[in-house]
Amino acid sequence: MSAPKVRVRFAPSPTGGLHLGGVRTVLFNYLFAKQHKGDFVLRIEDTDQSRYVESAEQYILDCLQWCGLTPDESPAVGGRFAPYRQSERKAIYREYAERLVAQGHAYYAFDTTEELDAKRKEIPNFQYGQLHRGDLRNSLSLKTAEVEHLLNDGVPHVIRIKIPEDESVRFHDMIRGDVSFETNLVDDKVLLKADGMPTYHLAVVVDDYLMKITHAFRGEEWLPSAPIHILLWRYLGWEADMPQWVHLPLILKPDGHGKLSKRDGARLGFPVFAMNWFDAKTDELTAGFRELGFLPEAFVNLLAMLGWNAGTDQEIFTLDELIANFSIERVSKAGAKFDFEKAKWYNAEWIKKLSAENLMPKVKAILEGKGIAVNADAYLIKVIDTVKDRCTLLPDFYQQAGYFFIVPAVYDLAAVKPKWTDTKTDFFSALITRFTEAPSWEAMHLEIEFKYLLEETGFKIGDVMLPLRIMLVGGKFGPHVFDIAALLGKEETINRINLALEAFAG
RNA sequence: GGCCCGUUCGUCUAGGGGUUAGGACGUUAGAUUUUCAUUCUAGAAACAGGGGUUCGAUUCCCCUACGGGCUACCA
Repeated sequence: MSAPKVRVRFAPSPTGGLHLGGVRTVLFNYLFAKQHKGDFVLRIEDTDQSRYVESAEQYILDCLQWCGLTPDESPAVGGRFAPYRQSERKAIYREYAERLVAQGHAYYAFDTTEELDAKRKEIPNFQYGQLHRGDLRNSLSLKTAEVEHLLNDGVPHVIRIKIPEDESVRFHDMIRGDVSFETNLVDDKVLLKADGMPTYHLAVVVDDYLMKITHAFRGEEWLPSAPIHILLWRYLGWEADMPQWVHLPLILKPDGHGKLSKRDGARLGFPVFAMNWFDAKTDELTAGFRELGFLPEAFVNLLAMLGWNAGTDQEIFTLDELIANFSIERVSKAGAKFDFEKAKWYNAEWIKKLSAENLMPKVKAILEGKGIAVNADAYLIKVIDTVKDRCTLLPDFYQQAGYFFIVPAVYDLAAVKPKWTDTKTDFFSALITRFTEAPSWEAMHLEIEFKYLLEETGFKIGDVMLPLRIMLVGGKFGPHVFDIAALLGKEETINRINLALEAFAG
């Protein structure tokens, strides 16, 4: 018997932006699938019509594409097991729910939300389960004739799983090892809602079975409901095909406590979503890593290292390296607090690692977004090469590269004016002459010209170097001054010295 | 409250019955760069507590504490 082809799925509900933790779940799914030459499926769990947000599905697709974690099967590209939207599979679930009822593993329940709320208030630690199900309105407590009557009258009802008494449900989790729950403490969860839609519990089991999922990755918050799923696999007669469970540790708030949430991003000043998310209902824009200037390579890399490591000192990984090295055994059990400082470090490393050619389109977009036209790509590439080591996020290229394209709008006058003298004006006038006559415009030669003039005039390098920098770039930043001048070219360099001289004199 | 999962520097983590408990981010100091950053060097910084088991426990077991998750006709 050969092992079945590895098939994994990411099954988000389209209710809003895609969270860091969600992307990491995708990533671990993807890495595992690709390592085993398996399939990665995207299934949209849109069974909650009240929380459904129309643009969310496309947004999720876009996020995955940006990250380079493209699904093999999805609502967008289809696949052998289509449809991949649970709302379009609605009819399938009822059949299985009814089968469970027929087998005695589930039952109809007619209680209204109000009635249940009242029960919860009345009885502390109320559970819809063995203790109370006899006192409620369901096909277990009601007479058969009455149930039939209610059903025929179309009275709204749900189907609940009948959790057995005094059993212990044990299962193996690839990260946590053996886990067990007592059924007496598990309640009779709703399987099929009154609107005919399945709940997550039924849908995930049915679809994982039908879609031949072999490994079920999900966040640790699902661990407590795992016994329901195990029971369902068993009652539906599919236990032999049950996937391996992989409950991933959670990503936690960096400061206080608890799961990282959208609110934390706004509160602490860092993104939580992969890409910008606009909520049309509240008119609220939530920042994304992409728009903040993260490279997808860095984003994927930093997410991989949140809860996993290769067992070596290597921290910078390409996607292919992650695929080659990933292993579930090396995923940690404990939740990880998200550290934005480290996240930025990953991005800086990736900017350094990637070639200027590779970075060019993104930098160009940053500059153009700031109204700086880039006409020559070859020039931009040279510029990127000289400044990329000083950039952490993509927008840093605006400050670090912008002045290669436009004359500084403002000068750091506070750094020059207090020490400015007429003799300095003379020095720079002489420098213009020397530069004008310079036979070569290479950085090294410009520096030599500069130093000759220093000797002639008796200035110290410290007196005039900073002013020259500010003339060319506007402030105290950027690469070596003569590298800048060399790239700027003779005409532009001289032009900027002239312009600055006027500004400094005023 | 109940149930489940977890616990090594501030953070992400390596390690594992006998180690100077390693790396990275951040931080501190210094070098380089007469800008800023990069880079380099050095430093501070951790096994939650209590019981066992053992010649020996941070590592194995138990308890406690703490943290987290779940406890919806949401996923």
